Amino acid sequence: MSPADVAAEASAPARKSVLLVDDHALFRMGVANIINQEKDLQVVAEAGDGAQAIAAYEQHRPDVTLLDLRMPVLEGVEAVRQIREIDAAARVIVLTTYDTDDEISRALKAGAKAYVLKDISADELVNCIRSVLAGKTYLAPAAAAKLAEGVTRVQLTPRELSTLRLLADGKANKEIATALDISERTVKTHLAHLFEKLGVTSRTEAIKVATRRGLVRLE
Amino acid sequence: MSPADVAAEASAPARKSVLLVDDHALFRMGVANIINQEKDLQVVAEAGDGAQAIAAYEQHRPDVTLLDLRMPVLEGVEAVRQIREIDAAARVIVLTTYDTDDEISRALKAGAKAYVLKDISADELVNCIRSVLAGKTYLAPAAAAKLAEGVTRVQLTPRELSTLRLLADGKANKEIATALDISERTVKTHLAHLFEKLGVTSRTEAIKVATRRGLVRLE
DNA sequence: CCGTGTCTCATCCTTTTGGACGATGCCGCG
DNA sequence: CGCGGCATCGTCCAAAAGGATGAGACACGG
Repeated sequence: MSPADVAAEASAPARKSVLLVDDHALFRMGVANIINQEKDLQVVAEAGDGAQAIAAYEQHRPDVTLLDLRMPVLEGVEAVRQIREIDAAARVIVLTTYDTDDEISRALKAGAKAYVLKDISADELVNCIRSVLAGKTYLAPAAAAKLAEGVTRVQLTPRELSTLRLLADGKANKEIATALDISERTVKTHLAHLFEKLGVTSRTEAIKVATRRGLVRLE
Repeated sequence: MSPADVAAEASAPARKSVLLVDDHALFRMGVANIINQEKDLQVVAEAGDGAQAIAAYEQHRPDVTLLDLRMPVLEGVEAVRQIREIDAAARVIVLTTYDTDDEISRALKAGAKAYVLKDISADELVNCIRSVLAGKTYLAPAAAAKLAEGVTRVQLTPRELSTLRLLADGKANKEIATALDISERTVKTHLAHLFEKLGVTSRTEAIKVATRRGLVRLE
């Protein structure tokens, strides 16, 4: 081994590669900057949506992937799932603004190793990345709390969820019935179960609770 | 004037000062980085909420202020208002994620000179800053469109807005009546006017439209 | 001082919603 | 094969919501 090689080895040990996925270029720059300041980390690729993320993952096989949920083209949770399909050992950190328990649990179920919020400090983010690289998981305190409270939460059936979505879209029972091609009576049944599970007694309340839990997304 | 002064003058002309306000430290870093790369711009202070923004503005009197709406402690539109109270010539750029027409028009009415979304590119952001420094205004295309379509939109009265908020919180007419200390009949009147103005026929639809317009905020 | 807008309340009536019973068929799992 | 969960549909009924129409009080600006 030549002295030059030794020097290179000493001054630039293999950096862990990072893939950065977020639809806001400004935000990516900030995070990339923070990460690249660390001697042992380096951003090797960026992506602006889920589809790009998959492509970038296949090409670069990064040691760790940071990604936002709520992206155009291909949503975050699905992106996590597909990345883990490509590489079951993939380490994905979800870095997002929101912390509805539904999103948290779906992301973790899809195989994310960590869930942190964007209001995290730079130091904490780096800590989180190192933890995940070390094979650990990392949950933002707020996320952990949301998850804990929701452990016992009931699951909605597919039909109930469809009904809920249409409800939140402002549809009347009759319209929901038409949309799902079932009788208005059945819509009422789904709604009754829905109300029961959400712990509410009216549709407006249902919208509120469902939104809070991340089951539906308005706007 | 000494040669050193001349050199200083030549190599470092007065940079325009920028105040950066956003509750996400990671995001601030990204934007600060971009701005500081420009020879004629420099971030002189940062703030993580509206109250800090006011304090920082008073202390530094920046040439331009970039701020997010939706911040803890003191909300963005109100921060803009207070900054313009301190200094009627203040140039404030709203840099945010959302573009409901309500937020846009309120921000501009409060005195913001520009409204841009966070998915803007670094180049465009710098362009925007320079435009505002040159005394122009700058509207994101999406924002301009939203604003245009809303020009003719009707205003809600204070009572109607209160009713709407309670409605979106899942309250029944009777509960709204109690909360506002009026008869249920009057609630219905407010609702009827509300529906008329929003162009809807049911409370769930009203929630949807109002959310889209930024009149209420769920979650 | 008169109109305009806002807030308030009323009655009458129809439609929608939500609750309380019940019931059938299907499918997967132990 | 039986049992539980899911989806489907029924009737009956009470409460809530929404539409039509009208009207009094009050404030504010032209």
